Amino acid sequence: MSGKRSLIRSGTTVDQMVRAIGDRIVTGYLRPGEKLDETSLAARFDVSRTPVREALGQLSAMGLVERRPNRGAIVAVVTQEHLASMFESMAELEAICARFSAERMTSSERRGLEIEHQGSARMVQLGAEEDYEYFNTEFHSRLYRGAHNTHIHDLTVMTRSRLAPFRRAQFMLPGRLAKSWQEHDLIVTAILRGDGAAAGKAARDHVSIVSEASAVFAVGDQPKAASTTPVTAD
Amino acid sequence: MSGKRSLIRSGTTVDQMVRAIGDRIVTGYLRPGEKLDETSLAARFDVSRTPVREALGQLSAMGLVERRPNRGAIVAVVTQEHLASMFESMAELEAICARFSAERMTSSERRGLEIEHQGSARMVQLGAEEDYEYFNTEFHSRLYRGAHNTHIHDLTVMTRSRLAPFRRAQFMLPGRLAKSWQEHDLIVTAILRGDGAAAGKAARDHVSIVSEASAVFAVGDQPKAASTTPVTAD
DNA sequence: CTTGAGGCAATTGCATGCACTTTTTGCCTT
DNA sequence: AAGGCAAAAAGTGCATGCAATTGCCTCAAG
Repeated sequence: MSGKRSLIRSGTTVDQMVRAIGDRIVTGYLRPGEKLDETSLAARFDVSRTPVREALGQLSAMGLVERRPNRGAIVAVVTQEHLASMFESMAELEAICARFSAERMTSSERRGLEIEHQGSARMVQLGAEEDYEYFNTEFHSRLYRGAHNTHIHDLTVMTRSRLAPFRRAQFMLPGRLAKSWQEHDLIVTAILRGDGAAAGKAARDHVSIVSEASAVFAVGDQPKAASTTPVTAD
Repeated sequence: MSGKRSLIRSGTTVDQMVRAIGDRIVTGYLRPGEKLDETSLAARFDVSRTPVREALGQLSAMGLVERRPNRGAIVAVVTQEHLASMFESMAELEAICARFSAERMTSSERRGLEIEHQGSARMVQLGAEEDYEYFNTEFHSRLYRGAHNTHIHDLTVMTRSRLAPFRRAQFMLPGRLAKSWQEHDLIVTAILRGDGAAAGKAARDHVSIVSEASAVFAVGDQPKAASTTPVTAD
């Protein structure tokens, strides 16, 4: 452990801890059920236990960690049932965003969406999963913003974060990339012609398919203990 | 410490603080923009600053309070725009719950919903706002639970909490009670016949109307400074 | 009278310490 | 040998203390 905390960005120490720990959960570096020891985390990030505690509290409020009184915190473990409910919610939230986007996006937003979407076609041809993932994220973010409703935006982003650990490997399924793009295309087309209902349906279907694709991995992922280090240590 | 903190219930001190402060915000006892001084709050509840700080952090993560680094915390102040976005989200969330309820409620849930709904008719006749409010809350909770989706349930309850301060006075509008019941009736009828689309639409319309009714008060409420009287009609 | 710099009081942010709860370990009993 | 109990170890929960930042007030200069 190095002495400085320059690894993490700006803000108060608590915010840094929230981001640091939250990121590790969202990226799957910390696995569901894994114990989050205050002392170890404090030592790991070279801060005292206080900001770590506060961070765990906030992450708990966000649903990313689970806190048992006097018994420590663990990375939130989601049951199959709860996972399904989150995916279903995600589908509905995306449907709302797509519907609103179809009705409300400015013409420059529409243009941006289409350009980026067309740009991502290239990644599909090249089979560049990593790059496509970037476009994919951006695509969905555009939908959330395009809804012009900050609260829906927040709810959606939040839900998406919590699902992130389970969506990780979806694009590794053969042919998933191209299918994803086609699904996006349906959404874009509907939005561009202002058809809210169709956009909503297309978005809902899209997420539902992702859900099924991810569930495969989620099941196999769940009971597995932490083995090798997926992401390199910092 | 002068031993008694019996005003508040069980759980850890932090949880008590979260509930205590959160309640005061949700019930409108603490007004948007009001300063939340750690020391005062700690003294007020006879605890140290630490649990108060943690509570403020969690409430901040929930969106109920706003935290400026090194500049203290205030009760989250919602702009008209954000308020509108929350009401709109609420309408969509309730629509989802109603739709799912229509499709998924067990027969005993359906029976319970109808019985309680019919029971509330009495409150309308008597013009008992307070009592009706209880039935109203219970009615909506049944919808949220009936959706059989814990995540949607959580999102909806959360959004509802954040809107609570602004819904407070809605039933004081003349005739609102009877109209509310009729709107509920539309929802119940649709659910009982399993018509998800109709239930969703009815629920969305219901919230939209509440939104408009509440907006009246919200506008007048917003710029007003904190005074001793919680809800005064001007 | 306005404006700006400097210092002071108040408040936040974090570290540390202590008490209490849970968990583990080792010994004793059956 | 297995089960249970007790004491110790570990870890959480809260309080307090101190450094750092902010905002305010004063006072002087223009």
